[in-house]
Amino acid sequence: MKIATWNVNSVNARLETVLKWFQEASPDVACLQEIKCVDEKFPTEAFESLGYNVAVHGQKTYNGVALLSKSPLEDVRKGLPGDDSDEQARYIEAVISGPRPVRVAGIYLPNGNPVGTDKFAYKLAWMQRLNDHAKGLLALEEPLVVAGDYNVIPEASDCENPAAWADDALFQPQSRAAFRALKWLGLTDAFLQADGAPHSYTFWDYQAGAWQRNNGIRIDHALLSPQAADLLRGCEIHRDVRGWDKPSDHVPLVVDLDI
DNA sequence: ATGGTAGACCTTCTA
Repeated sequence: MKIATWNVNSVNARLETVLKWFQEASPDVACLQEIKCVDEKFPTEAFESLGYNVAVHGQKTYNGVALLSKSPLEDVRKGLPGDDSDEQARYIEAVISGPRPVRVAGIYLPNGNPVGTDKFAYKLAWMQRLNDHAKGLLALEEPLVVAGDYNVIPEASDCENPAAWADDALFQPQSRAAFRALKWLGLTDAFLQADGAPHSYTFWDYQAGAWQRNNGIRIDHALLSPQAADLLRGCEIHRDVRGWDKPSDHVPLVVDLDI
């Protein structure tokens, strides 16, 4: 079973590119982030015609996440628990039905820039809420995949020029510590476990020729419960997609589970 | 060198 995550940077502005990739890669499940539209504007029919069931947690202009699956989606949850006043659409979760059900959570973790503002505080608070929620999910002792745009560069080897990121929210010690705390709950980084090649990136900025210079960062991750990690066959970054016409600044990450 | 680009949307915010 192939489970993908991809920050598409507006699903409607990118629809042609996104559908092309879906036809080529044909993931069984996909988590999309930054769809940048409300539920009614999501191109549901286009994905249904490719054979997907669709769940959307949209928002006007910013954020927005979606979950697509060839198998039916059950037990859908929209929004990260822990703060009823949080109106940002950054979390969607469902159980992928089948002989071996898998729970998949799609996340769009807050960027948090600039450091020292309420945005950075929101990022850290959101990560604590994710940690609390993940604890509960891990207690179910099921195959679980928490995949998405984490907006965290875990290690210096996950970027090209660490000094350039020193003051960025994505590389702050607190952000990295919160990411480690998630892993310490018992979650496995699928890419490191399956491949682990340093300087493998999932994002290249649109600015300053970042793609041409390979000035990238690895910020899209898939964390696996022990029961999912036992099933891990592989994990690939679809790097070439960044070179397509009208690309997102992120590329898809695909986890393959033996299901 | 404090730039550069992209998307949503209405003047600037977010990334």
